Amino acid sequence: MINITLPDGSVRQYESGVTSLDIAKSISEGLARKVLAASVDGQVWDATRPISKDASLKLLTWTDTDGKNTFWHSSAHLMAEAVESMFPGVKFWVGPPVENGFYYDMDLGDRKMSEEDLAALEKKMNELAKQNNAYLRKEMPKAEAVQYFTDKGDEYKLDLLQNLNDGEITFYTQGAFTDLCRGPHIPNTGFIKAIKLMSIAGAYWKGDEKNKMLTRVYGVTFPSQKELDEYLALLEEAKKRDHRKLGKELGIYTMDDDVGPGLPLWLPNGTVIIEELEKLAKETELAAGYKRVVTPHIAKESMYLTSGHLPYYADSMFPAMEMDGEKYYLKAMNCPHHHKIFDAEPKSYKDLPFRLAEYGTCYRYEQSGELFGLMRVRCLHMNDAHIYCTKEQFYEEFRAVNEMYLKYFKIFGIEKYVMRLSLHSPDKLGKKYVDEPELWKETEALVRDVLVRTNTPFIEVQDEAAFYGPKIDVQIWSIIGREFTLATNQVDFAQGRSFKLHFTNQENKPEIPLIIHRAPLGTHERFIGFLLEHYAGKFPVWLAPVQVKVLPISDKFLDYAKSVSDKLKKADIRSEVDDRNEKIGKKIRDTELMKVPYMLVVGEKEMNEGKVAVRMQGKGDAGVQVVEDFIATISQEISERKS
RNA sequence: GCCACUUUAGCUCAGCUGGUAGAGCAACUGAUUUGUAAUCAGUAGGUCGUUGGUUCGAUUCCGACAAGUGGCUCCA
Repeated sequence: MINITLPDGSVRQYESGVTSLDIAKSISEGLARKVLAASVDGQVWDATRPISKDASLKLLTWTDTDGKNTFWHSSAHLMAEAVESMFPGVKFWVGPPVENGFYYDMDLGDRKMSEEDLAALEKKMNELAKQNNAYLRKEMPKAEAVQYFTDKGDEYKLDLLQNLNDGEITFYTQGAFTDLCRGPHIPNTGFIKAIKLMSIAGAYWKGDEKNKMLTRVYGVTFPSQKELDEYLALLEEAKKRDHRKLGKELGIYTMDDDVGPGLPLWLPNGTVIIEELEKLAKETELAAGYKRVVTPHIAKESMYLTSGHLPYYADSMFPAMEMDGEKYYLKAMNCPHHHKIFDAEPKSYKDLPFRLAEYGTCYRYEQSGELFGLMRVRCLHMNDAHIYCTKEQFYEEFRAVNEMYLKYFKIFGIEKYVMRLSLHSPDKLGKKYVDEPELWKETEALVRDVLVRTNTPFIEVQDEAAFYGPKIDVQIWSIIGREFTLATNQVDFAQGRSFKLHFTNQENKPEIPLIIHRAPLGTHERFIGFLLEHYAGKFPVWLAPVQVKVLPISDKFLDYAKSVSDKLKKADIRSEVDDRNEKIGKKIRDTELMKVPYMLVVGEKEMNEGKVAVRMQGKGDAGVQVVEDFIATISQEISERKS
């Protein structure tokens, strides 16, 4: 007999060789029907795998992440079985679970899979699932496994085997499909009740663009049709919040083929938001001791050779244009220009920290396949600044920048974010990174120190630093789950030297300043794209392109409506009158759809009493108010930047 | 840049197997003067992304290019 400890601490005795599924059955049949896998002494196992010694056990179901991942992993195998039946001879690479479902990478040889095939594959998968085929585990010695795949001519699985040793090689078979796989798997295919194959994509083998491109099929499965339907409905909802859709509907920005890919045109409504953000940034930066500057959009080749941009990042810059025998480049970053401003006049330690801020326009030649709405563009407006400071001042300056992030996050109600300490990769020194191993170590320690001392939670990621130094990237998620880097706070030990920047220290000696590059609000493009999704287009009043729409009941009250609107405008409130010859219901509907935060309905009563009937977007009628009172309330809301 | 798919009126989308296109909304005109999410009627609007080819004939079939979408790679 062996002792099995359950999560509640209770211990039960079973015969050695008992499976998790048996144990589940001994607890309740209902539970047994839901068990997908089990955590045995912390390791995820097949529910059907015999347990032969004392162990702690947690039964995993759909509601456990590991249970769900097992379910999707098994679904990937089911899909592979269907693919193999339709594309005999197909070779598989790996098929893991992902955040919302699973994929499998495969080499179809000369054949191509089209989206029409997906429907047929789904049908086949449903048939196979109904066969309730068990996922059977089999251990195999390495030599035998190598022989098996050599005979099959499967170079992909042979590649996987290279990193495996005897004792860790297992195969799983369900129905007609056998795969090298460490498992675990759900008990049988019958658990998979609802199947949707989402898309076909290309994916480089091992994620390396020099390798062959495999075919990747993404899918998602559920234990019931209802859950699949809910998931698909959720995706539909998410589409409505897509910044590209909202950006068009709300008149925020547009793209035009003649202007070029990745070059957004900001429409009047979007420009209002830009100006409000810049106002916020200017206020914040002024209070934090920054000085504002303005610099040209281009510079000569020589500056980018100095800065290191050309050797390290030429691929991301637009090609040079020639003028008067000189090469000029569009700037991809503002830093070199700022360095020149630092250098324009001699600096002493008394001038430091020296902080230069600019909402700089940059141009980056992003790969065509990378462009994505406002999130990845070729012309961007960066909330940029550079802080030149001494090593002694570094901690305080870097800390203050991080604090500024948090202040902004509060204003915008950004609660979910991760600070990523992005480090260099030593084997790429001189290629991707400036070749100064000691300085890398030193500055990475400086940045880590700030995070540790300020108790800021962070994760460390290798090989994501800037070419000139380590950085902290702030990863955020829009409400629809899209993840990206918003803010960045970087140390730069390299450009100070390459630009021969210096200040005179207290000993009257020249010293090279450390440089902090920071962009808490990222770029207008990415940030407004994020805000559109974050707020679902319902901007807080201070950011709303139109803050108040005055809606006269009929033409008779148009003059009064205009007088109300004029009063609002005098109080710096963005107000418009709906002067169309439409019924009030129509005016309200259209204004609601444009997500204008306040509507003021005015008719006979309001006109006679000098009042307005307030209606709040999404909330409906909010009662009648004297115009001046309304102005006072909304002005307060705007000045506080309430969200 | 790579793989797959998409591109029809300002917007959202129909258009079966080739015979030069249609709806709703928006726009314009008129009627209506309206009380909290769509008043009615009429008018106008498209070389069917661009460009080659096949064909008596191409929005429809094939190719190239461009832009977009989903991924991969990349992302200072």
